[in-house]
Amino acid sequence: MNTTRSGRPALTRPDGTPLRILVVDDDPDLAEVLSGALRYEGWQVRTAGDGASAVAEAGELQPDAVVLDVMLPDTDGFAVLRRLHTVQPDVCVLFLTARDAVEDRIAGITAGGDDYVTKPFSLEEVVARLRGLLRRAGMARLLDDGPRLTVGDLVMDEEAREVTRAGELIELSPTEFELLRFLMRNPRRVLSKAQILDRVWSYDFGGRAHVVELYISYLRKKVDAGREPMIHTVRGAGYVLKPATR
Amino acid sequence: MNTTRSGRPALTRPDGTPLRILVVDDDPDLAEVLSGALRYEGWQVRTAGDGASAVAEAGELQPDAVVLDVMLPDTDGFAVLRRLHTVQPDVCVLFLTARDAVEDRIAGITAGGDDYVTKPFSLEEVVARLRGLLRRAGMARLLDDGPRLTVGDLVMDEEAREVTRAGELIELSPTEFELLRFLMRNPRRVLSKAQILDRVWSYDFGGRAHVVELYISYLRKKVDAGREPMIHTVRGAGYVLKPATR
DNA sequence: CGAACCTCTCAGAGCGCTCTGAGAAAGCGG
DNA sequence: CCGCTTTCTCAGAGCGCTCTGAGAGGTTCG
Repeated sequence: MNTTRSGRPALTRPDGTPLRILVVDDDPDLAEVLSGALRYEGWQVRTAGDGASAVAEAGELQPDAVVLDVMLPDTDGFAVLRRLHTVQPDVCVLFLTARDAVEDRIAGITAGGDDYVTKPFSLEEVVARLRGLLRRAGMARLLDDGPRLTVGDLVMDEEAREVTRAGELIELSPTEFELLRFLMRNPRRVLSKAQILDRVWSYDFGGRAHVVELYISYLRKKVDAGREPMIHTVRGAGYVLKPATR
Repeated sequence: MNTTRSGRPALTRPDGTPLRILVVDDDPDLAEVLSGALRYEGWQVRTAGDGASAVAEAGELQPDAVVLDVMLPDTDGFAVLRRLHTVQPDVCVLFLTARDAVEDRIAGITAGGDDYVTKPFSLEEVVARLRGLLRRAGMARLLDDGPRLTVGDLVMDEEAREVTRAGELIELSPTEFELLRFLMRNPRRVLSKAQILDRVWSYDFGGRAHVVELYISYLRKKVDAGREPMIHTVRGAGYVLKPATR
């Protein structure tokens, strides 16, 4: 059985082979970063730079999901979507789109069960959305973990975006939620500020690691408030989330 | 079965052949030191001096991991990364980068599960990171030792950066941790102060062996405190870590 | 026995890491 | 347009880490 970074079994297809994802973006750097993150999940990834090769690749690879930039040099997203569905009818699609384009026409897409993420995005967000899509597409029973993340008495319901500790509801801002999700997906593992920055913040974020420290301190106030601390600083290395050892 | 310095079986590929590593750096001296340290692990190493020959070498060698200086004379890190992935899709990459360049362009690289080390680095750090990468890349079951190092009742969890003796948690500073890791990777073997200095401290460290003595004394206070001593001085030779013989 | 050397400990300076608090900028809704 | 939330910046306090230097004890060897 193949495994992912956390030692968990990877999310696989019915026959045990890894899930296949096609990444379509005309920016090669971005495509590289994306496919790196998806490979890290234990998935098999291929990339394409335009609509035409995307459709060609899809026909060959028969991917379970496609990550698709709507702004492509040759065609627009909808045309590609249509042609993808003729090649692979049950494929899931996660659209990448500029913020201001959202209102336009993407709205009708989620109706089909597909989803979208606005640029600039964070890698954790893309991975989370993709997992959501695949889960809803009927791969649920193959998932190693449910839609719930649990570390000690800390529980996160990703779909409901609800977090509780010892049964008590904790309210989090979007960034706080994303940061905590990353920590909870990597419990007992020291994560460097650079790693956190790369995964939780958007890829074009210019700011420095100081933001991470700040948001860690926010999380502590809400998650650890008055309780046995779960978020620990490892000087010179990063941060780690561990079940409280009482 | 081939073995390493410590008499342990080497970390090998599925077919039993040694792991293959490609070192890419335009400084031949540094590349030599690095490949020496990696060969010492029982791995098969080749070197390249620029991006173009790196890609060529990778295509031929089909390495399991690449140690890659980001500042190369001909191309930038991302481009090499992309081309490496087309030649060898599941290759792990450990980037070498200057400290101030970290924030800039490394962003997104660790996202893929790859990792980086800032110059100047210590050889133990490079080896440790490389082992971490390879382990996470699915070589886990091939590893002779788990992510845990054990000597007597002394246990180190490298990922969580946690050390316990007889179940009791021991808190260590980064340098103390690195030094203890080196000792634990070489139990029952006398290590000279020069060896320790070369491995644990950065290659450009100007200081003298006195620092080693100092840090050994710190370690003793924390690891041996009140217990049967495990860290022993061998006068005129160095230090040795042994399980307590009670 | 005395000198030279090795080893360990202690005290302290410098410095970088970590966190806090205040507040500015941006987005959103009323 | 105003107020609220979210996000980010900035400055600074505190403290732990790292290394240096001095000196004491132990060992070796002449």
